[in-house]
Amino acid sequence: MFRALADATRRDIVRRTLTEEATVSQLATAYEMSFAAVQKHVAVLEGAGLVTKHPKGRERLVRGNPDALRRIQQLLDAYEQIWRGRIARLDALLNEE
Amino acid sequence: MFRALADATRRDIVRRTLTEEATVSQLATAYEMSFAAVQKHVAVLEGAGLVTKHPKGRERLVRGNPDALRRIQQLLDAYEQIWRGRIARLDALLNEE
DNA sequence: AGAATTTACAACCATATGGTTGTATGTTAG
DNA sequence: CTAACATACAACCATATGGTTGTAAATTCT
Repeated sequence: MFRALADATRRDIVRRTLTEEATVSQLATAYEMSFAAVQKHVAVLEGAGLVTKHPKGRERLVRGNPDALRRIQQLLDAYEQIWRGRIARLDALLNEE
Repeated sequence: MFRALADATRRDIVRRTLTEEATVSQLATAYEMSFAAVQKHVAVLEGAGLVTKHPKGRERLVRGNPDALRRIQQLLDAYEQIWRGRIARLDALLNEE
């Protein structure tokens, strides 16, 4: 997921499709690159679970997935806890002295 | 920062140095790769602000930076808010009908 | 002073990534 | 039915990325 979010275009696609779903071609018009390039970005995001695609006739509605974002949040939260643990241990050490 | 966190070794270095600071060579012994490779990873993390280096004699103490993690948290939080906005708008639409 | 240690950095290599164009396939519109 | 459209995907290209080895500089140890 970090790898998928490492690209600015992809982050923007996530942001945009969180607000409201969009077809691949709608997304494609929004960026200064070919349709195929945007389509590949969407594929990467889908692979990482950051967006889902929902067929509707000949088009695919792309929808941002807030759950995936929350999973990253949780990972980062875990890191934060690790850090708090370090502080706690330093405190304990100081109190011993 | 996402790009820096996109590599598993680098995520592990962040995790490890959040717990307690370590020299570059201490880190290097922890991974199945050359010293130079680890040193480059640390440089990338430092460039992204995810760790800081503190000279101590001939060695450099590497320390994970919790503030950087919090900044990502905030970004993801903003995305979450965007999504909540969408839900709110959908609700408003339903209530109109 | 000289040897060993720790870091930095350059040069190089293989593969991944982000882009392109072209072609095929499924779906809607006339 | 045929034309147009939306998507998918392959092939290709330039650059980025993650790794290597080798060398140099700063610091510590004897």
